[in-house]
Amino acid sequence: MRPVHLTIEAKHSSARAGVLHTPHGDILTPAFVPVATKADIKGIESAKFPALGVQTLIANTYHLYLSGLEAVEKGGGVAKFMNWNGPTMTDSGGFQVFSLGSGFGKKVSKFSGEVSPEEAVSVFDEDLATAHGKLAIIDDEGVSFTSHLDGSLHRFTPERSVEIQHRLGADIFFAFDQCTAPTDTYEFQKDAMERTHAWAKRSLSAHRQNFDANTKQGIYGIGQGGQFDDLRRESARTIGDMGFDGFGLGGSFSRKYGDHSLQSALAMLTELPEGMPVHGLGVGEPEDILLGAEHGVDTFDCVTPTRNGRNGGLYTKKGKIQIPNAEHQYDYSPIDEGCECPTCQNHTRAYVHHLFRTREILGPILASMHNVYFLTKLCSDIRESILNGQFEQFKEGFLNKYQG
RNA sequence: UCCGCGAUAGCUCAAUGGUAGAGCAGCUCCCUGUUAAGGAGUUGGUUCCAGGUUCGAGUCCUGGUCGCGGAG
Repeated sequence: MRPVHLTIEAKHSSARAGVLHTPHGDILTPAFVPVATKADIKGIESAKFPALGVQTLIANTYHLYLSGLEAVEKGGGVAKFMNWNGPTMTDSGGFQVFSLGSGFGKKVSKFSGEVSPEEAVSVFDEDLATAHGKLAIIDDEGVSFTSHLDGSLHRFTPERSVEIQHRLGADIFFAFDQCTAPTDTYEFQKDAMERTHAWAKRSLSAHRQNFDANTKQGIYGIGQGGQFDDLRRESARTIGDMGFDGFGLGGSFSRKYGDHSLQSALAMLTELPEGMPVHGLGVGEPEDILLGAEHGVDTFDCVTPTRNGRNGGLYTKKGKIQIPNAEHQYDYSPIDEGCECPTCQNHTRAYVHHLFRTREILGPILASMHNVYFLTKLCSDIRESILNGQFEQFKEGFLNKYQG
């Protein structure tokens, strides 16, 4: 039996409730996976996780490689280092290498070492560019990139990413992929997808060759294809047949690119082997989690609860609110009526509003805790509804209030 | 009491005699595999008061008021 595998408990059309077994414990699915980029869910220490419904988290290879890798490794891996005794995941760094690069052309070098900075590729989102002079150059072997911290030059290959993820020691980790933007052309998406497939094969091979790691960690392959359904399906079939322990929906699902990219990614699920665990990378708005779960996504990671929380955006069953806004100054009710998170159990909107106005660090912390709980609760509610055969009713009821 | 300096948006301050602006605050919005306690937009004015000079005054003149220094 592989160290990571899924037991499906109930299905409701394509939606499913299950148990994702890992060496550090079971994850009840669907589950929300908070992002812990640098080995912390920003603002929230591990002792708080149980009260927030956190079952697992996902740390990042790119960030920890650039700072802290040795300390994490000597500290016993991401989980032990954080003093967290549950399951963990790491992302491959593929997304970061591309999203943080700033070579913003659309050309890809076919040959290692033969590309000038002018021809350099970046592939992601110009909004994320900074004037720091960063660079990501793709070739078929891997990616050369500069650190966003000090500008130093680094190189990731699939084998290198896997090696680092072995050292980080998470229960579940991801193959190194080439992430694209939903706005990229068909030709570009196809090229990136094929490269991602080749890198997936190498990532998987590098993992299976490490006997020790192979018994302790599961590896997920990532499918790409952008907004093109035929590429998505081809990618799912290809990755799904390689023998990975799970499958990740790759891409970027921000609404600013329209709503087709997630739909298109979800079209991949019908092509996968029955029972293969599926993770939605960067899928985190409530509507998108519901949509993903409906199509059979088991786990979701996203920065939304912590990033929004830090910046004053809080989820409620009646939609998102901006807690710093004046309307909450004298509102002594909880953030979300009926919420059982530590923030709502102990504090008022007026108090959290005050903390944001005075720029106290406790404000973002309380807000992040509430948001994380909101999404883990959403997932556990989805799970219950699937087990009870009531998914459709739950979804409709939730959206009616949330979008009302 | 005298001398000097000052008074412009909620705050701190700009503006050759020629359409009164900025930063912060305020208000609102944004964030989807975190370079993010981040980013964007935007509302605010009898320019202390009363006169005068001027085609035209925040700006020059006169007189007040208030504040801050100094002298006594």
